[in-house]
Amino acid sequence: MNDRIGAGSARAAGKEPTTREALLEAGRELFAAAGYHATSIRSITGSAGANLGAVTYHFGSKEGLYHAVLENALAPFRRVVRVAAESRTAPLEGIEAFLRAFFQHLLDHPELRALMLEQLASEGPLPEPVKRTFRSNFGLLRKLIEAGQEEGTICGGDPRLLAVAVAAQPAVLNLLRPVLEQAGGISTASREDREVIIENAIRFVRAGLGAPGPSSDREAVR
Amino acid sequence: MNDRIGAGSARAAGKEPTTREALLEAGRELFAAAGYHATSIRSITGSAGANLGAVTYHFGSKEGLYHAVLENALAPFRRVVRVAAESRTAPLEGIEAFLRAFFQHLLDHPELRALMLEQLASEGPLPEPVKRTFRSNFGLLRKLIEAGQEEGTICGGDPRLLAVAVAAQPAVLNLLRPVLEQAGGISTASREDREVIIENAIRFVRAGLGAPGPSSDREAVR
DNA sequence: GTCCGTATCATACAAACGTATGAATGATAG
DNA sequence: CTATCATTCATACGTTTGTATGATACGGAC
Repeated sequence: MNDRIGAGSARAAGKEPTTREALLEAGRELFAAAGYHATSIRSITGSAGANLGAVTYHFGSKEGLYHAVLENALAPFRRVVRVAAESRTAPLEGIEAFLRAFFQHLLDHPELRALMLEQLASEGPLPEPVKRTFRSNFGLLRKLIEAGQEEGTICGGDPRLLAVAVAAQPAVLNLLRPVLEQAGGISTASREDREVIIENAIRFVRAGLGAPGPSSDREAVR
Repeated sequence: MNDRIGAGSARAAGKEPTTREALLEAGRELFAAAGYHATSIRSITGSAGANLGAVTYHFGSKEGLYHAVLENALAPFRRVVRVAAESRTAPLEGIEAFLRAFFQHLLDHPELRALMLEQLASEGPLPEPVKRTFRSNFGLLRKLIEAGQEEGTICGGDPRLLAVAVAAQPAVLNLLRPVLEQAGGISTASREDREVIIENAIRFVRAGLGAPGPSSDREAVR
């Protein structure tokens, strides 16, 4: 059996995707749209233009495909956020870059939202790719905060809890986006909308970290 | 067909629950544990000690039971948060009470986490009870923030976005609790743990709102 | 040419699903 | 008592599910 996990993007290279790649793509979209249990192998193979047996052949089982989809979708997310967080030397700048990359990547890949949320909703232990992703992003943030605390530019307190408080901003803005739109009257449709939102989140975080940074303007009170 | 929606708690009154109530309770637990599609009517009626046909009889269909479960679980949540938010006159005190009630209620009713997350993960429109709950909680927070802005105790900015930033704290602390434990090393097991967490969130929010309130101590820098 | 491993295909199968049906049961009213 | 009603029950039906099976097609090695 062929067990390569990074199938690469044959489509971007102009070549037509292999059956394996088509299954990964169809699986990502359909799992995200309807959830694992509500998505049938038949709908996936149908959408991918593959035979019913293709999932079993290439991934062993429906669950095998699902895990491959998760890994394929989350690995780039980890990479993008890591690169951003490590692109600056000043901790607060790193945190800001982290927030922007986190926010932007989930915006560019809307399927990630449902894919991750479904896992968070289940009771059991998290799948390895999901756990790795959270661990990675969370660790980056914690280190940045600890560095800022040593430097004196970030207020005291448990760095893990501060990391949660910071990551909460892009997390809810993206993971709960449908709620914000349907029940909060907050649209993320236009680029201006999104810029206002991310700038607000960054300002809130800088203030919350006790760090009135350069891009923070909180003279406030209308 | 009997279509009462608030079945009340016969158990608390000492009487043994009716079939209808037993179905609601079993449905709440099982839907939360495994999700809607992965929970069968047979497992629900089995767990409730009822006949296979009981769900169809009392709720019309599996989906009917599901909606009744959602409404039954979310109505008290709305009520508790509303009472807390309106219990104080000072906006910042109201926000603090909101945060504590929000956090505490989700802690007391752990099934709500999975129940809500599954809905947030789906693509389609939110069920009415879920939408109502978010709208209610979100609206309370926005009004408190607007009042604080008029008063001059809360910094400027779009009150809706500030409300999201504030609500993000109890939301991730509870909705993403398994992640925080499994991938963030943050435990909410003991009462001390939880107190440190909620106090940290409140401090972060007060600072983020540009409002160094009475219970905020941000001289900072270790 | 033959051989062989990989991949695709149509089809079959048992299990589980949500729901429908009609008979039994039990309490209440006349 | 009988009649009535809501409820419970066992069972059956038609789908859909994930997976297994065995045949077929293709492509390079020799």
